[in-house]
Amino acid sequence: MDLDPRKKEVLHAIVDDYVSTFEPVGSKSLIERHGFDVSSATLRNEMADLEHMGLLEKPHTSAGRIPSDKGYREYVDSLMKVEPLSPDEQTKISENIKSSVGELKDLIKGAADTLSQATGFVSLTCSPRLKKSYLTQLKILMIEPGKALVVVVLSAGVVKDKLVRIPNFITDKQIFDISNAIEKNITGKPLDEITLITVSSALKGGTDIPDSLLNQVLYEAYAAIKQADRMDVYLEGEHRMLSLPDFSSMGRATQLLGSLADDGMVAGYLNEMEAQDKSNQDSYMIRIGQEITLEGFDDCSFITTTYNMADGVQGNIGVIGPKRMEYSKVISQIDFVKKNLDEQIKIINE
Amino acid sequence: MDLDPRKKEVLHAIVDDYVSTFEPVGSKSLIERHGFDVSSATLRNEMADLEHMGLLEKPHTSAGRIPSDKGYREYVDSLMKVEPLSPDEQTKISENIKSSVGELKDLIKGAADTLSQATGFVSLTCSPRLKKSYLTQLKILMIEPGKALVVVVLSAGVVKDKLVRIPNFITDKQIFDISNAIEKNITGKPLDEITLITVSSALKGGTDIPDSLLNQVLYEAYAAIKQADRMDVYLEGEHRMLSLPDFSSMGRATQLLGSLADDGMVAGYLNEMEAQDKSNQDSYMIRIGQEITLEGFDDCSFITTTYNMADGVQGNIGVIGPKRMEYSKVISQIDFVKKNLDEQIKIINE
DNA sequence: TTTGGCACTCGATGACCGAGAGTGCTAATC
DNA sequence: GATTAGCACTCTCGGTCATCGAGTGCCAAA
Repeated sequence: MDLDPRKKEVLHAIVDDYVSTFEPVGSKSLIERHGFDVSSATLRNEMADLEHMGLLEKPHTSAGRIPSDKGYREYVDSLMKVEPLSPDEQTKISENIKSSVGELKDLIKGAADTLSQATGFVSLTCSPRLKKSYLTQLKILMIEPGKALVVVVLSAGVVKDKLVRIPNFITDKQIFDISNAIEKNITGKPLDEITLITVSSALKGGTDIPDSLLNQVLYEAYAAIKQADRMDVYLEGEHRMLSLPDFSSMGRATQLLGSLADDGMVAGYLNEMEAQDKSNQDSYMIRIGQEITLEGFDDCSFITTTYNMADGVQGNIGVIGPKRMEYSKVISQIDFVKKNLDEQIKIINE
Repeated sequence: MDLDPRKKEVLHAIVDDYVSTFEPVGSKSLIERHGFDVSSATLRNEMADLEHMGLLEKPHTSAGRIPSDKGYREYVDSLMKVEPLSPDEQTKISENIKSSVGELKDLIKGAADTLSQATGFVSLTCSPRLKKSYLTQLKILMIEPGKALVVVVLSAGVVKDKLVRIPNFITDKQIFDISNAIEKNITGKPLDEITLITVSSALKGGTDIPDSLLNQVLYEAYAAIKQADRMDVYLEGEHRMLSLPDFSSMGRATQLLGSLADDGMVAGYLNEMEAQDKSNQDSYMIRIGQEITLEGFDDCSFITTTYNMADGVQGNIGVIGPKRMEYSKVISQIDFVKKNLDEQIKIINE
């Protein structure tokens, strides 16, 4: 959208004001707070223009203007400037993330906590997409007769396991053999290329176990491998939304938290989004207000980016906040958290 | 507390009415709704008595009465009758729980979901307390140089694992030996009797690895064992509380969800409670309003019971709801869910 | 011990009013 | 042609006020 410079200034000022005060901004207060060199009447005209273009809205006749979704979009796309965080905030975030010790899962959870705390919004994380990573090890460990643990090790340094049932009388040795055979056959294969047939073909006639039993074990192993690929979405800090003036009416608050509670829905949406802007690898995905096609998020924005593990495997991290947010600040917060997370992941994986 | 029969009836009626209408109940409506054979004036006297005894409260001079915490307590302890669920609800719950397939964790989560849905409140589950269970297997699996997976198998049929770092140049064979030695030495020991010394003593001089390296491995193994004992609290359905009239004021809602968000706090409280009424094994723990010493739960009640795994290992399941709840109904809901959960756990463990 | 009656209390509801902030439009000005 | 001053108009918000109704406590009679 092509706006003349003054219109840009006006829109910028209105978004800034509205974001910080949560009150519709009128022509007069605009002059007061920003050093506009024209009269209020002129601004009124400009504002009327911006409204016609669909960038501003009026809650009612005699109130000031607020940005429309389209207005925010314009702001985000071409008006705002992202500035680095204050050193204070930087050290706070860094230390917070460093202090979350443990495995990858804990690290991601720690980053999510930190992000939610820093922004005051809901933070959102997706477990890494492992489709493209390949299998480096597969072990089946006998736990007790009839029960085994399948351990799947992936290229990205991720280890997953699943407790499975196996026929009662299969022995330790047999399991060991099966596990070796499978491993030998599918090591190095990307996860999404492994099918039940791939797994089964590993064993053709190589053992003395009846086919029907063998198939059961193979199926369980296959299921364990496939499960490693499951996408987990984790939301943190839902309660923080209640303190925002944007959701101070019970109705909105209830609806929002209800929608957030269904994290499967959010997960599905993210998946969809990812498919949509594939180009945007490694950059930001921003969805504002009605752009989000899920029910109940009209007053929200999603901002997500990716974090990186070894071998190009990526997950998502971001926030769900009110669309009336300081986009530039939130983006730099996410960015900083993401960088710290990337670093820590590298350290964990040596 | 010894009440004459009519006072009991009156208190019973008031609790019932207040729970279902959420409005202070007055003498007149009490006669209308319940077939009391006396005049409103008489009831007023009775109510005044009950108030003096601390069982009822007045929100303000010219309103009806509401039960005090003590009133609810009396109701729960000696007035209410727990009735079985309707067959409809029973099948609904049963099916819901049966449909949550997978490992123990998924099963518990499924039960929690079901319970929250059935009651409309927050459900609460605690992972089993494994202190008293003993170790049946310990395997250390080499993942790659410098990284190993410690798998701990406990008597209750629980399998836990932890990814640990080990010195880079320790070999497959060495790890195997170490793991065997530890396993041999501490199998059968209750979890809470295993100390770092127990673990270390297993290896005294039995290998060719320098002590300093060995100690690192042993420490990691020890940490993995100890981690198996971690108590996880899982809350589900927080958003449902927003729909209750009890928390329809933004302030209360915010406070409640804020408190609930700190699940560590809830976990600590439950632990404390468990220590307190040890006698009550297998029965109900009920805490009403101010009896709960945590901040932010003045208008809530906790009701929990235990679910059972093999070998006497138990976990907790229950709800956090408004203290203005249908106790008898909720208790039978919890009870039914618990029974179903117990059953499914048995099936999973064969 | 129970009851009818009565004065009193207090929150909820709705009408009303004025203040304040903002707008759109028009006509004059640069 | 863009800008500005001025003005009539609109709409929300907050406060006041009166009224209503449900409920209480207490007293005197049954």
